[in-house]
Formats: sequence, C-alpha cells, structure tokens
Amino acid sequence: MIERVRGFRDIFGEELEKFNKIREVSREVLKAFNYKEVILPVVEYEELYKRSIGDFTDVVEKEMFSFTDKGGRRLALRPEGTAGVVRFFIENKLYYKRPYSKLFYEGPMFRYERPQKGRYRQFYQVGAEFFGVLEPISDLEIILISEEILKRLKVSYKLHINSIGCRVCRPKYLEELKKFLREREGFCKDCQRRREKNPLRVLDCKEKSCQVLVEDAPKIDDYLCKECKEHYQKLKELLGEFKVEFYENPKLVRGLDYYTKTVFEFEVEGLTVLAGGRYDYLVEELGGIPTPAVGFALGIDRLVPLIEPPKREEEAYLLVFFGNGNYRYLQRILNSLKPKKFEIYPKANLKKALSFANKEGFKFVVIIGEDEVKGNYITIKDMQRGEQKKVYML
RNA sequence: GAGGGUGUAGCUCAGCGGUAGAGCGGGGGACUGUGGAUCCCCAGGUCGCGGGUUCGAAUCCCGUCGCCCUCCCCA
Repeated sequence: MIERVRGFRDIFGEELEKFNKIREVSREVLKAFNYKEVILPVVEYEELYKRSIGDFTDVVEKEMFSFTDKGGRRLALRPEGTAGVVRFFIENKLYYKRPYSKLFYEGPMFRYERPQKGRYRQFYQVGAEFFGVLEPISDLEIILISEEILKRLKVSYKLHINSIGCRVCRPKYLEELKKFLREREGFCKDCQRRREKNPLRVLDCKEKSCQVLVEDAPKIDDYLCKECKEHYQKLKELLGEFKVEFYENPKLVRGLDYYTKTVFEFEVEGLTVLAGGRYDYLVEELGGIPTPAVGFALGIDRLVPLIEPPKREEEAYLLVFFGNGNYRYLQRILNSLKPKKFEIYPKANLKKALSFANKEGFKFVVIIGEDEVKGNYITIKDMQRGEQKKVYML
C-alpha cells in the first residue's frame, strides 16, 4: 500500500470544517481592515529565502525543501510567506503606486523538519503584511487584527512582545552579549553552540544552570537606540490605549533574521499560534526602495485543535423513494426542494433510510412511497421530534 | 540531527513462545412502509516491513519504516 509521505497529512471531516472556519474568520477580519489578498507561488528561487530569512538560520540551513529543476535552477518550496510577498511587492513596484500597501495571503508552507505536535512538513498559514509605514500605529494595527481573529475564534491567548532593535543598535547589543557569554563557563551543550550562532537563544534556555549564568547578562533594553526605544515605548502606550493586554518578554526572539524592532507572539498552551514583527530593511535588502513593514502569520494547523467546530448549517433532507418506478413524481419533489440541502437514499428501504438518517444527522426524512404517489402528497418525518406529517403537492 | 514511547480487524485496544481475540463501528436478521432500545448471526486481519533465533514467533533478537512525545527550531 502506498501511504502518505512523512510529515504530510490529509485534512477531512470535522477537522476540515474547523480548518475552513479559521480561514474564513481570518479573511473576514483582514478584509474588514481593508487588506488585499494575493495568491503567490509555492515555489521561489532558493536565493530569496536565503537572503531574507538568513543563510544561517535553521529554517534555511536544515529545513528547506530545496531542489534543482530540470533547467538547473535552484528552487525551494516556500518555508514561510513574507519573503514571497516582499518579492511580489518589489517586482510590482507597489512602493511607487501608493503611500502604503496592505496585503494578505493564505496557503501551505513547507519545512523539512521532524513532525511533532502542531508541526507538519506541509502546514498552513494566513499572513498579512503592512508596507510603507514606520510609525508604531502600523504595529498596533497588525496586533489588533491578530487579536481580533483569535477572539472571534474564541481561543484564549497570551500576547508577548519585545523589541530587538534595529541595524544600529542590535549588532552592538549582540556583540556585548556574545562577549558576556564568552567570558562564562558551564553552559549546557546546546548553549555552547548557541553562544556564537544564536546568542539570544541562550537567554531562554530551559537548563537551570544556564539561567543562573545568564541572570546578569546585558539586556536589550539598555542597548536600544533612541529611535527604537521611542518606537517601543509608543507602541506600548498605544496597546494600553486600545486595551490590548500584553506581556513584555525581553527574551522573546524570532528565528528569522529579517525582524527589527517589534516582535510579538500569541501563545496558547505553550504553543505559538500566531507571530510576527517588523522588518524595516527587508524590502531594501531584496532590491526594492527602502520601505518599512510589519506583518504576522498564523498557523492554521495549530489553531485547529483549539477551536470549536462550526455549527451545522441548514437542516438536511433525506429522500426515500419507493414509489413503484414513478420517477416523474420524484422529479417534481426534487424541483420543489431545490434550494434545500438534500440527499436521495439510494435504496428503496425505509427502515434503513431512517437508521441512516439518524446516524448522519439528517433533520428530516421525506418519504415518497406508493401511497404518497397515489395520493399526490409526500410524508415528511421530523427525526428529532419523531413526528411526521403529510404535505400535499399542488 | 538527538532521546523516549509505540505499530495486532474500519476505530480503541487485549494477547507477549504453541492453531489470531474483545468492545465499538459495519453488514444481515428478529420487525415485507418507519430510526435512535433490545436480542441473534456474519464479517475473516501480509499481527507495519525485512531478516534472524526456535520443532514452532504477533509474542525473543537485529535492522528498517511510520506515528506520538521531548530537545533543537519554528506558525
């Protein structure tokens, strides 16, 4: 038997209903904030991701679905959405067309990593990007949208925010932090590796011993430049104004290199379900004219287990026909039922039909037997009440 | 990439060296046009896959693959 490929999955039934509910709610909210949808390719040049996400991030280094096509091009399945949107933004020179642009997308992303809870090799995201505005009001909008989506889905989350600085202050901080880490001994195996490559990660290592070592490490707050500090301060004020509850988390780090200043995560039961931040240099770095931006992405797959399935839609009718071959009569019934949701039971067996209707949750069973045909009526049985009545045809 | 768990009927699982089991579901019937209750009957699964040990393996050993969980990292 040929089975599913590792890390890939089929989505069906109630799971799919929840999946679609998340998509619908997300686009409802995004459209309300006047974001325009864009559908982008799943494949891009590998280079796009290397340059945006960062050559030495885990996502690029070991999780990319990259390959060479028959024309010798180095391509990759998109591991995330922002890079593609930015490529689109630049390729279409949207920065010349309007003062700012608000875009959203949804679809599958691919990462070659070990499958785990809430983690698949093909997973689905909805994301939004707000280009062209440097002011914290844009961060606020992105966070408000995120919050609105999660609220409508009725999940209870915790919002963590942080500022990781800009091209001016971040490098300075990282240097200091690395210096600090180099001078200590006794880190765990992971942290010894992280020290140089990903020093911020050392700060939230789970090992007790590392936590102790890191207690008086330099804090990003003390290194933020004036502009970053003001931006962060202003954002927090705005969040306060808008009654957005948040937790400042100086250890919050993102794994993608393009982030600057604000980063945030909505966390539910220990899993991040939605995350994002600013990326003020990415457009420029990928060849566009300098354009600040901020965005988020939510993981549909991670939200699915956390929400209630949508309520059953309209009531469905199950038709049972044993009218002695008088299909003309059946057809008349069908015409009058057209706007309703119905299904014809494929056997002329009332008992089985009722049992089936019961199991499948049909609200009504329409009985069309010989008596009905003869008397020019149909019998409609209400499966919940157990009552039935005759309805005469005109 | 590392560690742990697991893989037996559609589903949930029991069996743990001697001829494959239960519950649920599914199909049929008791009840020829009335369900959700009850009772009866049936289904027939390469025991993940490949090797090995053994007179004999679902049961032991090795390998392999999938799934789940943790770490790494991330939505």
